[in-house]
Amino acid sequence: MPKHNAHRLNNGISVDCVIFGFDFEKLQVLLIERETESEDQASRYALPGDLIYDDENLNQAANRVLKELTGLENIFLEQCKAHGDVNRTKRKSDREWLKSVRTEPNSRVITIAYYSLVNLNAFKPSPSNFAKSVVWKPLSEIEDLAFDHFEILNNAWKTLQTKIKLKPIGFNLLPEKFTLSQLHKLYEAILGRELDKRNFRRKMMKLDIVERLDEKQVGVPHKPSNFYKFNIENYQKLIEEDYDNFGF
Amino acid sequence: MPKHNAHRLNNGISVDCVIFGFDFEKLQVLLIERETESEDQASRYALPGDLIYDDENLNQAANRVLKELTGLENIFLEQCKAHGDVNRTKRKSDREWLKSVRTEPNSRVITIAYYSLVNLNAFKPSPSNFAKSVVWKPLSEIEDLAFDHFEILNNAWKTLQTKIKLKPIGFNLLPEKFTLSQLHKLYEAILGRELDKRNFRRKMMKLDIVERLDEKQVGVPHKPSNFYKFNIENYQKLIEEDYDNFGF
DNA sequence: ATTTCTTTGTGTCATTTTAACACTTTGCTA
DNA sequence: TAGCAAAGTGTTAAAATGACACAAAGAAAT
Repeated sequence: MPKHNAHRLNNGISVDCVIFGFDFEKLQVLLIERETESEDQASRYALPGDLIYDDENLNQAANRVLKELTGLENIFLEQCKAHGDVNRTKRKSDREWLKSVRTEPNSRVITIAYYSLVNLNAFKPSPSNFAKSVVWKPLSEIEDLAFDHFEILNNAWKTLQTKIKLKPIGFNLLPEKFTLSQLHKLYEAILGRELDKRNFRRKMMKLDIVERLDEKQVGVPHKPSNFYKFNIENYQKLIEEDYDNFGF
Repeated sequence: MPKHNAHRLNNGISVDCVIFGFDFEKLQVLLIERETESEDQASRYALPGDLIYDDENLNQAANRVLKELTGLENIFLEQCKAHGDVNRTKRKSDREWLKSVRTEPNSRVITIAYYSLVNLNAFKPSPSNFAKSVVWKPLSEIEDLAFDHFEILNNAWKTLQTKIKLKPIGFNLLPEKFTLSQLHKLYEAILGRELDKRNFRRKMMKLDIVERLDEKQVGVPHKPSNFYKFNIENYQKLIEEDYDNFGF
């Protein structure tokens, strides 16, 4: 969508996106970064987000933010929660930030949080009109964020943890071809606890939503792992019979 | 809260509440009713809701709506989803309705949906400033509602179905004392399918979140059922160890 | 070429959980 | 006292889970 100014902003509603990525080791979150002398995360980093246009739906707004930032479309993106506390943008460092990006920095804004799962290696995030600088940060290293974004992030993570037990959405974080070890690590990263390797593999195989490819890792200094891909047809079949135990 | 006019309305954000009740037979939903010649549900019934005040949080607004309607406070009430489609209030019958209740009937409104679980016998719903007439309607008999409220309702129901498998929130729909048959029927009503009586009771007893009282039904023309109450301490213990398999 | 290193990949058993299924008991009513 | 209607109860087979250890593959180093 070209950035002509046919769209009128709605100054009371924004969307914020918690974009999760996975580097095969740990979960990462895509943040926008602001120039500031301050070292603390609350004044330096925020979730990507934007005011919605008055002629676009909430999902469209979230997809727009995601696309401007990542170039990606048709990506896993789900609403998690509306955050609307009266004082959610009232910290001093927040007010400064808002003055630099909003025409009405003092208006009350309710934000609709989304979370998205992306294959982190499939693109380079690019600056956009609401984000001069974009960075991946390990989830575990984030201790605070601007506004109420840290709360939003934690809520999104909890939502992800709950959801992955009901639907195998984690595949969205991986490339098309992946190894079972990568998938295993991913589940451990999301759930924040260790999972028995054999039990994990047994269940994945039994669910039959993962398909073995005729291809192995090359160049790794150890036994190469087989590649697999997600079997979406079998997954659909399970869903049709209301199966919802994808957890560990 | 007295209805002085210190509060300024935010004309872009509302909350709508899906208030579920249980009559020991089926799920009911509390709707507000409008005077109209039309027979169709879309022009007659809507979910209770209101614009938020500019100085109140989303949860406060939802609790306010709930309280004005039911007199109840400290009731189970959780956010389910924000609904913000551009055209969500654009049907002709909807426009008429809005003109009768809003000062700015044409402004775009995003609504934050909440769902609440109440003991339907514990109160008589009372009209309020946003609801001349209030009625309980069986969930199964609702085929449409004003605005996008039917979609909101169905989403809330699905949320309830998902949630009750993770947390035993259904107790909120029952009085303090209840029979296991009532609890059983409640789960069937929420999940929309039959559950084996013995398996249901076995699991409830094993979870140990239900406590047998020294009291039976009286005056029923059959074997009287024992009363039970929810054991919140044991429930907390389960939660602490991250137990989340309360489903059937 | 042999050894070493690192990660992959695999099976069993005991326990727990689930699903399917039918008859007796209780108290009221006729 | 016979009949009714819902409450309450147990077993068994199948499936799912959790705990646990060692051999195989390929690369790298010597």
